[in-house]
Amino acid sequence: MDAPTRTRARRKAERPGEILDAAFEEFVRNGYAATRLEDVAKLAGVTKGTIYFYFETKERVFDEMIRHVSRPVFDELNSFVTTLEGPFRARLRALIGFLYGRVARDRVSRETLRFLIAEGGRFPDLVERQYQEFMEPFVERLREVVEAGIAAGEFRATPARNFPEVIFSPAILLDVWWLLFDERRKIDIDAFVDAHFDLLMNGLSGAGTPIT
Amino acid sequence: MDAPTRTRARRKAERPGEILDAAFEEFVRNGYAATRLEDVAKLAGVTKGTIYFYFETKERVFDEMIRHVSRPVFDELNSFVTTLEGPFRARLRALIGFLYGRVARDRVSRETLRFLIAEGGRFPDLVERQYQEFMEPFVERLREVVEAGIAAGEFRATPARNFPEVIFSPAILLDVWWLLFDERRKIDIDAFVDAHFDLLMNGLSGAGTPIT
Amino acid sequence: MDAPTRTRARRKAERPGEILDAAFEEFVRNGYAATRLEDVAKLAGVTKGTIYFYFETKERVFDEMIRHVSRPVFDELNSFVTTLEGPFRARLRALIGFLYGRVARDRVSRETLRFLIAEGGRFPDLVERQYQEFMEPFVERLREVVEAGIAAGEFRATPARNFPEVIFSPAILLDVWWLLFDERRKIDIDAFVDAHFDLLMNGLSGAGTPIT
Amino acid sequence: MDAPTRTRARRKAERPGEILDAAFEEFVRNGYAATRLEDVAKLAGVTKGTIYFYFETKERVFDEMIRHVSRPVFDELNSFVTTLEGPFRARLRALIGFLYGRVARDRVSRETLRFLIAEGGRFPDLVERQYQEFMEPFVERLREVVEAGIAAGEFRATPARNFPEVIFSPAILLDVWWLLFDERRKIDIDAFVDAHFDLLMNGLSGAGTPIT
DNA sequence: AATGAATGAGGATTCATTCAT
DNA sequence: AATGAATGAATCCTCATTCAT
Repeated sequence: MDAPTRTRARRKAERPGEILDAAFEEFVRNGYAATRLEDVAKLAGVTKGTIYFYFETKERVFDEMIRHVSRPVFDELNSFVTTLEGPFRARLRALIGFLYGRVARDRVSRETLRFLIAEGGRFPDLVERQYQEFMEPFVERLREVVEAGIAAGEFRATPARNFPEVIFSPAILLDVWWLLFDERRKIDIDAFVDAHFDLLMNGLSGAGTPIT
Repeated sequence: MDAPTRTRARRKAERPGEILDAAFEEFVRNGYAATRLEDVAKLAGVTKGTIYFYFETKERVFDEMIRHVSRPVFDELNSFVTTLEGPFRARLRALIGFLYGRVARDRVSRETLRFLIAEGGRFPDLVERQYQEFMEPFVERLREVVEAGIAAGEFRATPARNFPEVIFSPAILLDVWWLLFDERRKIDIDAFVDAHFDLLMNGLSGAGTPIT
Repeated sequence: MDAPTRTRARRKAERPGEILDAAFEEFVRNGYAATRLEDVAKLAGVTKGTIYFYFETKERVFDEMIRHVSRPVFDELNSFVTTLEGPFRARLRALIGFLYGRVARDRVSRETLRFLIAEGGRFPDLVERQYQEFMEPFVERLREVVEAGIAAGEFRATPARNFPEVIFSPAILLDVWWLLFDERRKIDIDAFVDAHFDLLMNGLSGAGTPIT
Repeated sequence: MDAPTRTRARRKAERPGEILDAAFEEFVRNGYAATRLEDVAKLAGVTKGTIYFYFETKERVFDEMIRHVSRPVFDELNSFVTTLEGPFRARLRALIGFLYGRVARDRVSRETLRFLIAEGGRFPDLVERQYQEFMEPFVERLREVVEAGIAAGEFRATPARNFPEVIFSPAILLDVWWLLFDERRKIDIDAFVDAHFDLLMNGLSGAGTPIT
């Protein structure tokens, strides 16, 4: 497992990934424009030339880095979705809980959102790709659960059925807070999540006359 | 009113503001690092040197630009807050409506959020300042309305009273969506807002037993 | 004598001198190229524009500054020379003592030498002028005293009569040391001067057979 | 031996030295502040970027340039010192003759002194280093010879034994003259040196009553 | 006389990219 | 595959100089 025991061939096969991992760290630290490929190389334990052997330009490094670090997230989402079962409110809770899991504990997911917001203008295709591969499936699963819950009489026929984003938005807010304040403004995440669910489940339940 | 008729003194008084307005546009277009002060100068109709006559460094231009474009928002929030009246649900709606107004229609507010997320690491003081001057007062007003509403029996004693952010989070999500997709994924804002309020008001009302 | 009592006219008459005094300080601190006229202005209590009212260019400021601060030195030398009297060795001692007085105690003379060495390439005329107005008269007086001393039998017919510089060179070395080490390598000046005179007077006196 | 036949590695090993040689020429011509690294690069046959590949800043280029051009002088002094022999007056003459050799014929030594005088304020460490590596050893050797000569009865017990600088100061003056007047005021160096030695040897010899 | 806003050429420094080895 | 020397365009910032007031 340590360097010496690795065959040269294995090392080679891992190079691109190591470079992209290093790139993630540097891009997180400085942002796209202020990151120097030389620093990425140093962190990856290679030289600048090696990066250019594997990637055409800095833009490509960034683009592939996002792809690289997002892959586990995709996989996790996909395998998670198949586990949904039980009452719809439980499924809803599980789905949103999954999102909090990413948001609250996964640095990669958080920083990816920052990248998309910060550099989206320069990489519109990347934003589109991320949306289609991650957010859209998630939103669709959520929509299905809500619709099924309404059909089953568990949920009210709320207009939020057309905007599932409304349902999980507190998790996104928590993410944004994190991106803004880092460690500086701590939030009690568990209590926050509880408050979210309390409000949500009450909002979705009951005869709830639409109130204006 | 055109350049030649303006006195030198009048022009001088306006220069910094003109430069900061131009800076806003260029920083929006390219981000902090990729913006060239020379382009800012060109857009402002002055030369590089003039910018450095008024501002010490590029960082200062950025910092003061944020201050400059945020001032109207501060003022608007302050004067808006004094107009709150009526039933608490109406006040709540007005408060959140104000936020949607910024988010949905005000490019400056949106892009300021992008700046804070993208460059917050480089300008932590700026993030802190923006929070204290804009978000914190807003959150406090919201908290007051919720508490008063609960005291008056209009709202449930929801745990969300401790996390007013949960209450307005859909507006932030809408903002993030905008930052990510710009014009590419249109959302029917009015319907979105209605969905938000429907869910919220139902969540806050009724005897609503906390449901897990 | 203090500012308020000065008439405006008097103040005006003194402006150029005040500017040149300030210029001396700044040029001493930073050297010619690294000195900013703006700092000179600030130190003189005027604005950049005022400097350009009195002087055409930065080069002229420098040139006139040297002239300005050297004037008292010229005057002193001229009036000093008329006081020479007594035995020739006393006159010689007085002349060289005068030089030590400048070198050891007069910051202006020291720094002027630095300017001439450092910027002589850019201001050859200035070097020439300083030589002709200060060093040449001094050397000539020295030569006269030596020649008269030889004629009177007080001194040997040393070949140094043709190179009076040899005679006072320790004073120049002291100056150079000062320019190099400032306060960092203190020399006991009085003892140094005594050593100089001891060696010099012995070298000039006696039947002293030229020894190789 | 010409560029094309040199291997890349060989060229690389020589690059820093070539750059520093070019830097010497440009710094001599313009002084520190007025020298553009781009001109240094051009003279060295490389581009700006190459200089920054080898040296961090302009200051470092200057500092290392001084080190670089001084090395041969150090070496020469060191090997020269070991050759001293014969009567002490001969040794003294040889030592001072060595100094004249540098001063009168070696442009590098002359211009280094100019650099130290002109830029010493900006590079105090450099002045200190040069003093310790070159002037101090020289002065020490001189002091030893003088003391030994006094002990042997060859020299008078002159107070100049405590200030060896007095003994070689005419060489420094010659150097300063050169820095000031370049080719414009020729001095017959051989005659100057003879005058120096005549005065010096007479000053050191004989029963020489201290004369005031 | 004096101000100080404005200019713009100039120079230090950075860094993505190339390519000979 | 990998290196790292070399390039040069790009950009921040400075400051002598000008000139309207």
